[in-house]
Amino acid sequence: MSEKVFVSAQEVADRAGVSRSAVSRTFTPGASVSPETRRRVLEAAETLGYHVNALARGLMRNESGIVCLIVSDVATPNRSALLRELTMLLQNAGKVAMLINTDRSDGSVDQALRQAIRYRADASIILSGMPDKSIAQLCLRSGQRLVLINRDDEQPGPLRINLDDREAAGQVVTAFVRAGCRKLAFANSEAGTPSLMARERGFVAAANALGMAVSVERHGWTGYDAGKVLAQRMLTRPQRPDAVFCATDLLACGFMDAARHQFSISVPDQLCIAGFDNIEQASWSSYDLTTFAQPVSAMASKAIDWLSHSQPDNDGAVHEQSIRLHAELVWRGSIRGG
Amino acid sequence: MSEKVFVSAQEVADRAGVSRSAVSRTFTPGASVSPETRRRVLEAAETLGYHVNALARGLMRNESGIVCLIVSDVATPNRSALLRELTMLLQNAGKVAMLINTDRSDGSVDQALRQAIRYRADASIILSGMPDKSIAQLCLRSGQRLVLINRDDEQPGPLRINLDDREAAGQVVTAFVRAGCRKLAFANSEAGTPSLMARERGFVAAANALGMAVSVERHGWTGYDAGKVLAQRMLTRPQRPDAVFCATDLLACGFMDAARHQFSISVPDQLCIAGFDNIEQASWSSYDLTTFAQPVSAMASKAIDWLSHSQPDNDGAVHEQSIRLHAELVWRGSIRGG
DNA sequence: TTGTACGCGTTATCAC
DNA sequence: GTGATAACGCGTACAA
Repeated sequence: MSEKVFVSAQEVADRAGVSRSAVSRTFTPGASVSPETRRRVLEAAETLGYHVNALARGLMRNESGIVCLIVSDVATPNRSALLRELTMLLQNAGKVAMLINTDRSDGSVDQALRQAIRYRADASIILSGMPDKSIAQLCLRSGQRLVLINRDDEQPGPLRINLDDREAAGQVVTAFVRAGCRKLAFANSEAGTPSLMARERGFVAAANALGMAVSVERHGWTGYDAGKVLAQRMLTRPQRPDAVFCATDLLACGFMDAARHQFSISVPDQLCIAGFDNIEQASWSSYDLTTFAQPVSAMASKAIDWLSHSQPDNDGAVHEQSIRLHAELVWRGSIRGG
Repeated sequence: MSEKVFVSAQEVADRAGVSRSAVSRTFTPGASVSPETRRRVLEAAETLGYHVNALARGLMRNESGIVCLIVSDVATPNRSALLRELTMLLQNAGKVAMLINTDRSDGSVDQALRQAIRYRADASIILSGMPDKSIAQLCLRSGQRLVLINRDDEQPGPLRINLDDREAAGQVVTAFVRAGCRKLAFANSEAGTPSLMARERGFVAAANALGMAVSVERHGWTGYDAGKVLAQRMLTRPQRPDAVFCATDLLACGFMDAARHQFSISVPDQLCIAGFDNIEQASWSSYDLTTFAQPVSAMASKAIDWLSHSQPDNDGAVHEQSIRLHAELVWRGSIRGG
């Protein structure tokens, strides 16, 4: 029975012949310990295999060092890329990421947040689909910082990071028109996310401003398969579009594949396609998709910076802030001209 | 100054007119509380906004409920799919996932594990590239359960989950031969992961057993770009292969794209290709890749089950175990015949 | 069933 | 610079 697994600061202190406080100070950045004491403590800690108990530390400091990442569609190219950046930067900032997956049920965001609160997470970053109105309130009440990415909610308090979706959509109209396209279409999913809807509205508005109509179709979940279905619907119409803006690269890949392999339509000769996200697959030769790059690392660093530096004012609330980042157009071969 | 953010069990007890232990028992599954007390506690907790402090609970129980996911290449299709399954199952099991990204430096796995220990994680699941010999020891010493996925290390103690890579590779040789291919090739990265090397060795061995030589090439990181480069090298040789097994679907996609678009080689007519992983993109019409499915959800559930049910014996060590799962061949259009 | 008292491992405060 | 002591919020043995 080797029950005793973890070494405590007291044991290290005993072995080093110092007090428990000395041990604590040794492992607290910015505390003052004499070099000699420090050396002895570190030596004892090393031989005993001591590791600071972050649970106890968090309990004392009222600061766990945990940041909660609440995310749906984890396996999606865009999400996983964002996840990678966030975890990297969090680690560099000395924080640790707690990942909560909200894929299954839909009240699960609420459940997730509750979990985060139980672990006294210092902050939560939400890159999940559906909004819950009560979220911000729940977070604020728990003194938790909150970052909302790509959700243009009208929530007070947290930091909101969004892209210029509408402007981007406008650019696509211009590009399509330059390419000589006249029958514009927009392919969307039924997710109804703020950013997806912003792209749709921006595209339609810009086209209308030029006196052009847009046929809009929505279907299913925002993925490759939905893109195929959308193509099957939109390309069998009498008035077949000659240019389609897909709300997402995944939709665009599915759309393009269906157009080429099921309808033998040549892209971009007979049909121009644009996407959004600039996922890795968009650059693969089979797609060579013109799209907009989500500034993933900028988004992540804005979020982390805010978490690290923003100070709650004397009301205990943090200054609310909204950041809009630019999605840069990446020109590839799925639109004529360029 | 609304400094007091978190509600403690004591405050709930005061409001409900009971003792603090009654509150504790109410939130401890399997404790005995009278229905009336329970009701009053829950009501007080609700109105006050009480949430159990998991940090303090973990401190007491010597069981944090945290499971550490140590992973590299988070944004890779296969990894993110595994990540999705693991987080889902962990949450269902009442645990919470702590995500540690080991992409950057290389001693970072060690660093990550240390972080896990500081938070007193109950277990770590490693799906990261490079092995560190000292890992298992460090974990065991901390009484931490350890699961190694797709790393055929000779480490004692932990649970090891692997696939039948060699056998799968053998199947590919058979399929290639049936398709009439005679000049076999294997495309690999330089990662040198146990599973990648197992596929390579298995393929070469099976081919040799049939009296056929295999040209093997390795290059760069296990991704799409490396696949392209490999194609450029292998398809410009005088003895151009008529069948190539790529160690990974990403490599296969890159290889196929280069073959088609740069060399105008028709797949599968002039060149048969097989991959491994069955990432989502393998099923996309542009690739339609014959490959092996990683039984992602089976792998995840084996891991989680073991974490939940395996009991440390009276030495404090858990029974070590090695699980081999079957990678099922998914027939698609990149190999002739079928 | 309920309440009291103690301990978990740490840090902050305060004398020295 | 150092050491004693009091918290932090919770689980639980024990007595009632």
